[in-house]
Amino acid sequence: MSEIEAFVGVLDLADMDQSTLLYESLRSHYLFAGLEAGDFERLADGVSVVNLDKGAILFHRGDNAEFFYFMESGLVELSLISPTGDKKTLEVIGPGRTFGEAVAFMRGHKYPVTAEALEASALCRIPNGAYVELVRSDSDASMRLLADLSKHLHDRVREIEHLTVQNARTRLTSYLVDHLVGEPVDDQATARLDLPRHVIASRLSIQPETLSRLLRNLADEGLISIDDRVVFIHSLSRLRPYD
Amino acid sequence: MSEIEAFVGVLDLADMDQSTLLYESLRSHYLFAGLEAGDFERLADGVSVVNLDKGAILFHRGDNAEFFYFMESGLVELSLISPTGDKKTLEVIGPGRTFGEAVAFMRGHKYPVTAEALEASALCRIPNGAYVELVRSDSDASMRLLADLSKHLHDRVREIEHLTVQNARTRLTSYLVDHLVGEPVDDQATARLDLPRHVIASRLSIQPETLSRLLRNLADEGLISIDDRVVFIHSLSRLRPYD
DNA sequence: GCTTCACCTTGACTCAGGTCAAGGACACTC
DNA sequence: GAGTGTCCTTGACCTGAGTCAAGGTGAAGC
Repeated sequence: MSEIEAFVGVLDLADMDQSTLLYESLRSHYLFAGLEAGDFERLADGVSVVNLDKGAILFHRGDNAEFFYFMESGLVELSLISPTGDKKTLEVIGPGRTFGEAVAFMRGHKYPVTAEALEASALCRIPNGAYVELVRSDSDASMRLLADLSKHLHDRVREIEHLTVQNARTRLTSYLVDHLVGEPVDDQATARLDLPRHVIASRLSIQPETLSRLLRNLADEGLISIDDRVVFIHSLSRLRPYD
Repeated sequence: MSEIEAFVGVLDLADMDQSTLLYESLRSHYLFAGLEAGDFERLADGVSVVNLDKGAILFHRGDNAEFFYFMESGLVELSLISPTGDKKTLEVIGPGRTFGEAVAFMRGHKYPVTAEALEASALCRIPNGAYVELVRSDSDASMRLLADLSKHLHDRVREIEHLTVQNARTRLTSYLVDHLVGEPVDDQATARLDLPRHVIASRLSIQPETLSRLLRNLADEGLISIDDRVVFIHSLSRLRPYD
C-alpha cells in the first residue's frame, strides 16, 4: 500500500480547541510537559492529525524522517523487513505513546524501521525540526526533558521489577501503600481503591478474581479490613515486611 | 564481594597517549563523537580506567551515582535483586557501550540497578558532573543524549510487553531469533547462546531449569537442534507461528 | 414491585513454571 | 589420577495464578 493511500485524512491541530482531549493528552506527554506554554502553542500550530486505515504504511525504513508521532488511538507496528521478505516486529505502539522521537534527536536521519497501522489509527504528526529547535534553543527545557526521560526510564525499571522479582501479593500491598489517604498514624493507615476493581487488577497485571482472592487473604490474615472501596491497614510494617 | 575487592586497578586516562586504542574507542562513541576536541580533552582528564575481576560488583542498586561507564572489554550485567535474593537481569553490556548515563539526570542520583562483571572487564569511568556540565552548554551533546535515552526507554517498554503478554516459551523463541548468526537461508537459521545459560534465563525472567526444559522441548518437537552454545533452527516460521 | 446489567466474589479445576534434590560433564588444581 | 568447583540437565513434586462457571449485590430503568 502506498503512502498516499495510507492517509485517510490529515487535519490541522490548530483548528482544535485547546480544551480538546487530544490537545490535553499531547500536552501532558513527557516530551511536551516541560515546554513553556507559548512554545507549546507555536509547536502545536505545526502539528497535524493523521488518520490511518488498517494496514496502511505510515513510513518505510529508509524514508527521510521529518516527523515523529504521538498515538491518539489505534495500534501501529514498527518492524524490520529483511531482504528475504521476513518481517521482524520490534515494537507495537498503543495510545498515549510516541515513536520516532529518537530519530528526531539525531539530525538529518532516516527512519530505521517501517511503521504500519495494525488497526485504524489516529496520530499526531509533529515536525522534527520545530520540536528539536525548540528544545535545542532552550537549555533549561532540554535539561527538564533529560530529567523527565530519566525518570520515565527509572519508572519502567521499577515496573519490570514489580513484574519479575515480585509476586502478585507484593504488587498489591505496594499498590495499597501507594494509595493511602492521609498520614499513617501509629503504623495504621487507610487506603482508597478509587478505580474499579478490574482496572486495578489490570494495572497489577493480574485477573480480577485473583485480586479479589488476595484482598480476602489479607483480610483473613488480619492485616487489613475492607469496606467496599476503603481498605483499613492494621499494620503497615506487617503488610510490607521488606521495603 | 565488596567494592574494594572489585577494583583490580583504577588508573588515570590522562596518562594514556591520545593514540591509544582505548582513547580512540571512547572518542568514537556516539555520546562523545560530536564533541569539540577541547571539550573532550577536559572530560577525558577526569576519566579513569577500572578493571574488574569476574564476579566483581561495580555498584549496587541504591549506591550514589557519581559516574557512568564505557565498556572497553568484558561483560557487565545490570540487574535487579529482590529482598529474597532473586535476580532479574535487565541488560548485559558488552564492549563499546555505555551504561549509567541516564542516572546523572535523575533525582536522588542513585543507581536503580546493580552492576556486576560477568567476566574480567575493563571500563572507562566518566564523572557525571563534568558530563552534565558539558551537556548543559552543548546543545548537540544534549540532543545525542536525548536520542540515547529515548532508545533506552523504548527498550524498556518493549521488555515490559514481553513480560506481560508473552509466556516463557515465546520469550525464548524471540530471544533465539534475536540472536541469529548470519542471514536465514530457506527458513533455516543458526543462533548462538553466547551468554551463560543462567544469565539468559534471568534475562528471560525464568529459572535455569525451565530454560533447559524449554530448549529440550523445542528440540524434541524437531524445531531446533542444540550443540552446546549453537542452536540450529530448522524452521523459523514454525518456531514463531504468530508474529 | 420486577428486570436487567455491571461489577464483584467464590469455588473447582488446570497448568506453566518454580523448587528441591540428584547427578553428569568438564575444566583446574594439587 | 583424585579431588573440587562450576555449570548444566533431569526427575519428582508443589504452588501461584489463570480459567471457567455459578452465584451475589446494588443501581438504574420500567
